[in-house]
Amino acid sequence: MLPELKIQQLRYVIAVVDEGGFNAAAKRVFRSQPALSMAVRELEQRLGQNIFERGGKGQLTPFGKFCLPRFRELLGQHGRLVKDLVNQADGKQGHVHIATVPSVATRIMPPLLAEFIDQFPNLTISLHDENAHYVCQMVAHGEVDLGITSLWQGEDELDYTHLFEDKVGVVCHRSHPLANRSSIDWRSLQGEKLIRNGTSRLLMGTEASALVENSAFYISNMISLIAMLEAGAGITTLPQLAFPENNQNLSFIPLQEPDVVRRIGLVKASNCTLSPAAQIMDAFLLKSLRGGEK
Amino acid sequence: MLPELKIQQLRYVIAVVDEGGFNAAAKRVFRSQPALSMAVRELEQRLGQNIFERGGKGQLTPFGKFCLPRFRELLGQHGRLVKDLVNQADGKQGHVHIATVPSVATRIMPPLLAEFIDQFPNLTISLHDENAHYVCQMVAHGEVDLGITSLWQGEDELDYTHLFEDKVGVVCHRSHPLANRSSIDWRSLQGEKLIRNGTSRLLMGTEASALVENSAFYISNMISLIAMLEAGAGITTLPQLAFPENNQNLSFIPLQEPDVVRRIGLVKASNCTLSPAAQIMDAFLLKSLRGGEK
DNA sequence: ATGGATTGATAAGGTTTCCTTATAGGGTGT
DNA sequence: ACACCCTATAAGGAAACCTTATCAATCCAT
Repeated sequence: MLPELKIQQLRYVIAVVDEGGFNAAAKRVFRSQPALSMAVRELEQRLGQNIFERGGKGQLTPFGKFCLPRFRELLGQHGRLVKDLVNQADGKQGHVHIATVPSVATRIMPPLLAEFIDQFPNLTISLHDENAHYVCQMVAHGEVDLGITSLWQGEDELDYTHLFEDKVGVVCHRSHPLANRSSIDWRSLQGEKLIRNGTSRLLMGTEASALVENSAFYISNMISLIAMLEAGAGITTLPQLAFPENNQNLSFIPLQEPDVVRRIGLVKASNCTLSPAAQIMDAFLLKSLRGGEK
Repeated sequence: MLPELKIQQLRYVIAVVDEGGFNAAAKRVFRSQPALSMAVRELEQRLGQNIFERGGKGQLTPFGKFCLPRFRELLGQHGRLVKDLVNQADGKQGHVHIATVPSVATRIMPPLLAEFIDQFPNLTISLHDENAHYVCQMVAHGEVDLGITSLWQGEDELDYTHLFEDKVGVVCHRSHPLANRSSIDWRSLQGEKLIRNGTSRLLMGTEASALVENSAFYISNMISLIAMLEAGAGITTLPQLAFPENNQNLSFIPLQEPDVVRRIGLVKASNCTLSPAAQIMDAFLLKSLRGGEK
């Protein structure tokens, strides 16, 4: 019922006005002159009023004068929109939401993101740190584009790409009898006062699971956990990355038996396309973290 | 180089989102489902990013979510523009500029325009009154759409449609010896003190031209002219329409010999299309004034 | 699980739209 | 009047667009 203005018709009209005639305009838009004549005429018929005076060299009718600024405006809006979309599509602009477990967020991401924003200065980033379970949830629910974490369990709607492994070890006060061992066996820990934390589930299903099951303490907050250890109130297990490497009072001793690792990978929602900016981040993270088992 | 968003493609995308799938959307836009699939795919290829998840029922990708509100916005702007243009083209909205000589402006236009704005309440009007020469100029220069006036001279770029004739007569004080005559001959005026005015040129080229040529006074302002006549300072000639009909002190006596008339007509710029609103006014004025020799 | 129904993708063919070349018509200026 | 420049028109062809028919995947219910 209502006519449709085609972008190209508007462009033709503008060209005729700007160039002062159909012939000149035709050259500018790389079309033949009759193409413009017919396109414009078709537009005029649709609107029910002539835009150009018949026989004049691109002279506008009053109605044409009314139309022109509005055509220009719509063309401008169209052009800006196209530019925006293309920028977004090409990853020249955009925003990436990332979620990681805290250890990755503090130990791995800072230099990496610094390099990223250097390479892609027009992309902006949000970094959330949450525990592994919640990171997976955020990815699954679309709250973030990418997660770097270990899998919570075989989450079906997630797409996991392995990046590196993070060896689990025992953390204790440097004055603890075990502190100077270069490696350790789970059996040596029997009788120790083990404080569980969010990563303790990694030991479940291994020979050492009994240790965890018999532990009475659970502390989720890393700061509190460190404080407890520094106070000599017990020992815990942590992936190496989660161990605060500059801490003077605590020691990290790799677990030899069982050899437990936390598998850290890049997680995306499966069956779900990443935003263009996230695609770029995805590629960047894979390139940066795949080989370099930091 | 830059892709072009076609209005229809955007409509398809919106329909798919709103209806939650390609099939339902196809029904809504009265197209086959493959038509939408292909159109959307073509748009996606142009932008270089998918808008819909492959295999999902109209699920948007992150990029699609970015696009959607912008598509809606452009579509809205397009729709509003079309509505505006069509309203303007159909004369459902618009503005008409009219110029007339003062006599027409005061005696003819008021009831006419009242009727017009009653019939076309969404059209607005500007009414200028100027002397016949300037009215013609304004029309010729496009400052107004229509003029109602006598022609100044055979103006070439003007298109004249005759409306009615306005008989010229002598105006004098009611106490003047000529005042009670029912008609008058130019010879009776010899020796009278004739005050010329803007309309006196109508007598040029007639037998009475000598009268005008020998007149020493010229007053352009109608109010001043009337005051002079009321003071009995002389007589003048005026078209009947310019004679203030309710004036108690002055008399109007038609000139019999020569029988001079002022031809009043509707004037437009030739080779120039009227604005839609002006076209309506044009038709209205012709219908109202053509037969009725008011 | 298996069969039917539904949804989107793909292929082939037809229609419409759009564009091009060639040509006619209408002004303008010499 | 003639040449020139501009736009309008006509006819044929290319491209875009849409349709029907069919296929692959998914979902639902039995």
